[in-house]
Amino acid sequence: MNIGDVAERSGLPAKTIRYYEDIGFIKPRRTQNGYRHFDEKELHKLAFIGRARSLGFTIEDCRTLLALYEDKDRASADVKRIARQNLIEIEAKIDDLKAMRATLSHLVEECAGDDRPDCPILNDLGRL
Amino acid sequence: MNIGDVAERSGLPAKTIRYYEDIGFIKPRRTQNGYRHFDEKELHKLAFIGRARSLGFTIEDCRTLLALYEDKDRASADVKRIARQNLIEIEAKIDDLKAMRATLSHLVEECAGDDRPDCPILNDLGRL
DNA sequence: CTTGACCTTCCACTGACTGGAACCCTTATC
DNA sequence: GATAAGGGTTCCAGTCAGTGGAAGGTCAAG
Repeated sequence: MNIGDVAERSGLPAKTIRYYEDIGFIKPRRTQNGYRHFDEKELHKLAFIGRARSLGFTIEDCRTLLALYEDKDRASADVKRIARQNLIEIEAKIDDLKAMRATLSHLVEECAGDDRPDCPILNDLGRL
Repeated sequence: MNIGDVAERSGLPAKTIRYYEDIGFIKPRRTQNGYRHFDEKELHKLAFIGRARSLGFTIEDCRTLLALYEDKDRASADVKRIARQNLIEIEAKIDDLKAMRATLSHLVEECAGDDRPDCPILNDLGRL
């Protein structure tokens, strides 16, 4: 497979795949013309990373997860710990966003939204 | 006020305040020794930006909001539009995070979390 | 033979700061 | 007057995870 096929099948942009090679996630062989050649294993690895990233794992998390993924003797406890930590961070982000939403939607409701200059949103933002 | 005082009163790090000067949000005068000198108005502007940023507005949003804030003839409709757009984005982020949370917590529950090598989290991540 | 779709590398840029080095100014203390 | 602590200043580089674009090589179809 060329990079375009892998991009399509993994859902990652080609640019990103090249970037993942740069940072050492994959090491595709090259054909005689210099094109990257991917096998199924690399496709799987890329899908793995893409999925982990979309679940909010950082690149560094992915590095650890990938090592565990490839290490047949890994303990699932390690994986669970990382996933749980990630879950905690996701919860915190949700809470933050909910607080933002509460404040903002309150302000939006208060605001007349017409062409008068008085605006509670700005008034509130300007509060020290 | 020197930058340290403003940092304390606005809650923004001094580094960030210098950065905000760089990108043109504020233009504090300088005293003879080269120190930035801030007045109350600038303090308010910084507090405004800090609060807007903490509500998830981007720097560019802040630029628009500040212009509206300083324009006495502004229409509150403009502000409301920006705030509402922001609200939509916040909602979307919350939904994304909730989906992530659902997937991850499902995986965490499935995972034995002991030292056996079988791990549903990794198995799932490797799915194409 | 040319066109267009691929592929390559490399460099620069993004957002919104943050860290650090090297240096200047002020105030207090010895 | 020397010195040390705790401000302040500039500028450069790095963060994270890519993304955009230029310049050029390769391949298959018409």
